Amino acid sequence: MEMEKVYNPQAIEGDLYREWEESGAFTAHRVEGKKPFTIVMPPPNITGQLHMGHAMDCTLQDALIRYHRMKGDPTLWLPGTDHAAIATEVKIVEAMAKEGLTKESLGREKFLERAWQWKKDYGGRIVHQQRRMGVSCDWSRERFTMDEGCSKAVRETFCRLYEKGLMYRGARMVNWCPCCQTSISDAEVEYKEQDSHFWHLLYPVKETGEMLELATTRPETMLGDTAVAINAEDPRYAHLHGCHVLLPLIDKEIPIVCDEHADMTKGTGVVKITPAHDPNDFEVGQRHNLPLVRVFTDDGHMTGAADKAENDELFASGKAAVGEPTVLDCGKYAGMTTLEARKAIVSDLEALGLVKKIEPLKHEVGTCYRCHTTIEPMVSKQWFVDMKPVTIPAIEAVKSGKTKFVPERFTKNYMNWMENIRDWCVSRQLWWGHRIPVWYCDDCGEMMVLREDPTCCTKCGSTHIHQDEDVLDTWFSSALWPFSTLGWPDQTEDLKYFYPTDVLVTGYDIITFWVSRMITTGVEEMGETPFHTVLIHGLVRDALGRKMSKSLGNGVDPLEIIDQYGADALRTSLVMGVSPGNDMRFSTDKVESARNFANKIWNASRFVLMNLGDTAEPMEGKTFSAADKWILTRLDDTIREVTAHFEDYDLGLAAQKIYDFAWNEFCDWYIELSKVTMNGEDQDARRATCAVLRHVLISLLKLLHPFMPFITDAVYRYIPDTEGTIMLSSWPVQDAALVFPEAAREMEGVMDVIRAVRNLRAEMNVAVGKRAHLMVRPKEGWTHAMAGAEEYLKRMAWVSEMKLLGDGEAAEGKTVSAVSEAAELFIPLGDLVDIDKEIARLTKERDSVARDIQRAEGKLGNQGFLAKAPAQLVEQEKEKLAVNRDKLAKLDARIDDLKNM
RNA sequence: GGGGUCGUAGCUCAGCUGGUCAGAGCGCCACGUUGACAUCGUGGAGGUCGUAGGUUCGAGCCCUAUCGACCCCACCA
Repeated sequence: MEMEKVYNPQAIEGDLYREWEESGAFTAHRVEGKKPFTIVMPPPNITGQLHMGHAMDCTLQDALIRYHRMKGDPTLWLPGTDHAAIATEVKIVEAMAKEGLTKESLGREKFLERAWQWKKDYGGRIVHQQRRMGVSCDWSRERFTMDEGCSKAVRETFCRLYEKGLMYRGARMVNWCPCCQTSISDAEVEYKEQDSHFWHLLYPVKETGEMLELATTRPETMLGDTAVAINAEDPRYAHLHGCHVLLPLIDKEIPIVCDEHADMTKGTGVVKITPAHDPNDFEVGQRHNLPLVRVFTDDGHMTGAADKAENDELFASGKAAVGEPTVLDCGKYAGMTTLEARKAIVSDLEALGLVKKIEPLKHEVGTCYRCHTTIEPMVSKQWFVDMKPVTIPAIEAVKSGKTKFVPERFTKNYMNWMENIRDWCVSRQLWWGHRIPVWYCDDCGEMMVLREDPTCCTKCGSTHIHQDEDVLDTWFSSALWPFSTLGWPDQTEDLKYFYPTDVLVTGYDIITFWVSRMITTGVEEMGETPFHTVLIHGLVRDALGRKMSKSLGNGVDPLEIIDQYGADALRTSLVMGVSPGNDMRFSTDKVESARNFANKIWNASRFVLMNLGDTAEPMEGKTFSAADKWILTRLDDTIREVTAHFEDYDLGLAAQKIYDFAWNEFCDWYIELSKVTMNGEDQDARRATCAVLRHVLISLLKLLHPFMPFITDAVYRYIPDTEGTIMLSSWPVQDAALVFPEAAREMEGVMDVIRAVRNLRAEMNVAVGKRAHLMVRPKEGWTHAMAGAEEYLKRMAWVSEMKLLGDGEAAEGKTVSAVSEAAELFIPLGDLVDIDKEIARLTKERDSVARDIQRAEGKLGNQGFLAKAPAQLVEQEKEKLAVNRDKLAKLDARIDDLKNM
């Protein structure tokens, strides 16, 4: 089959991927006695579609996976998707709203049916998109965080934590989203600066009648105040210890308490305490045994009589325990939103003259990371994980180096989070997620935490039982991902063989959410950290450096890019030259240049294949040309460098090296040089070069395959005597028999001469097509190399005829000249040469060489340098000096000659 | 308040444990239809590596300070 002149990715990608997948090439196999290489894919949310972040994420993973597969490791890349509890539920509710439906109107069961349908639709879509990227993961092992196995793992973990006393239920302060109507974890709160005010309020002291001034940013919470705090050391208020204030508007008597939370240096030193609606106040409340009074409903309105009645009933029935908040009937404010209540309360207080002043203030307000609604801190009954005990071994795992972050600096992020860990609120008031495996007996009040669904109360046998309404935080199941996906809690063969996995690839933005929790649960449940390396990458930003987001509308759809430029080009543009952990800007310019690179590879391959015909010339028994030896040596260097970069996870540099080798050395130099032999008469030499062209091309394609899987495999199949797919071929290794340092050095010298001639011609404005005579006077030791360079010079530097001059032999006629490392060059240009101009040009070069000499002499004249610098470096410097001195002498002589003409 | 990142050619960025590191891509200028490739080739211009000190024989690369852009965590009655 003939190769097209221009590489067309659309023509091959789809078929190639299908073939890979159907052939089972992605499937992992356990090979006893061989150490596997395993990556568990961070599961994308089923909410949306693939974005550039995913594209980068899976490109990095796929590159690592393909590299290891070619190295011969039993390789597993396990894919999957995440149910993304709150994110998905929000989407589904939005979609339902368009049909005029609500969760409540639908009911839990019907809602979940919809959710599963959603999963089917969108989960499938994202997986299709990943395939377009060329990911070589083992689809036969694909998992979902809510599939049977993962759910079992979740339940097991919950029960174990409970049994160890690390999972508890308690009334605690949570971040409440009135819009999503659920609690969210601290990590899910986004702080945003907002314009607001400081309201300075006056509370009358009952005993003394004086007015206590205090400031608040949330006056609407005042009805829930159950104390006012002052600092015990504060002399201003020493006389108020043990006194009370009358809470304005409702004339409720509340105590003045002394607490360290009241900071004498801030404001008036007086703080109102609303234990039910502020985290700090909650703490104060605990210390002073203050009642908790709720004034907000779950959906962000002021509580009223009905709410109070409902709450009272709970207490009466004994279902609400001591320590839970009571509810206030806010009277005229009942039913208002918190913002409406703020206005109303402030204006009523103003009417009473109880607002001393209002000052403007910018402050950070917590918002929900999903819907961006302002978070209301609220006391509510939730399930928490006691994190401190499980965190200690997880910190140790990183400290001891069992898990390393790449780049290392992200270790600090991890440590900072872990060392200041707080209890993790894991219950969510949602329907989509893993239901909390806890049942309550309606008759005896027994609480049951169970691995299997019960039919009756385990204590009293009553069948009047109900399950906890809440589900678990989505990160709870994510935390188990590295082993739940391998079959845990069952001791499966996969689990035994592939756990612990090797590398986790993810963005720095979820180190706290996810990475820390995987390490924690991995160490806790499996006794072993889930991966030895965490490879952190940055965010993909838009061309202007902004985060890609829906609201900005600056997101780029990876699929559109693939349609236009091909998956290989997209992948390459996302990794090449990108340094680990740093954000990158995405631009179509980059994709375009990657696309051009693909085309370059395609055409270089075409050239090779046109010359090979149908024969696969072997490397054995050949006599290689100087150029052959040079490219083989350079290939060896490149294999070493690229492999080293893969081992260091520095994929950006690995890709860059391959690019440079392919384009600058293989295409620009070797292919051009090879034309000399390919068009020559010497059949042996021709066969040798054919062998080298084929060998280097194959090696290059292999090195490139992890980044550009499609084009490399497509081309590989055209090459005579290759079998199967390149993805299952072997990674190139260095071969001492194919390294020729001396020959390579000579070739570099010749290349330098070629550059010098091109340079001369360009400066003299000699048209490329116009051939020129060349006289070459080799320097000492270069005669042999230069004598063999004639054909190269003819082809590469448009020389018509080359004449070798002996040592000291003068060039005839008017010439322009140059001095390179290997030789002096003269090109006769007849009367075209302006002698003064030529002198000026040479003088400029001479001065530059003189500067180099000066620098080298300075260095070598420095005792410190001679004494402390490595000997090799000193030697190198001396050589360089000698070469330059020679060059300077030649230039001076030449300038003299010209002046005498 | 604690921690971190970035500031290198017009633009986007690479530069490994300090010693050919002053680089690449894009852009720009000049020339070019040499049968792999114009998604190309050849040549060229452009930077005292934010600023000021310091360590060192030697510093984009280490230290200190400073300016500028940004991120994370904690907190702000």
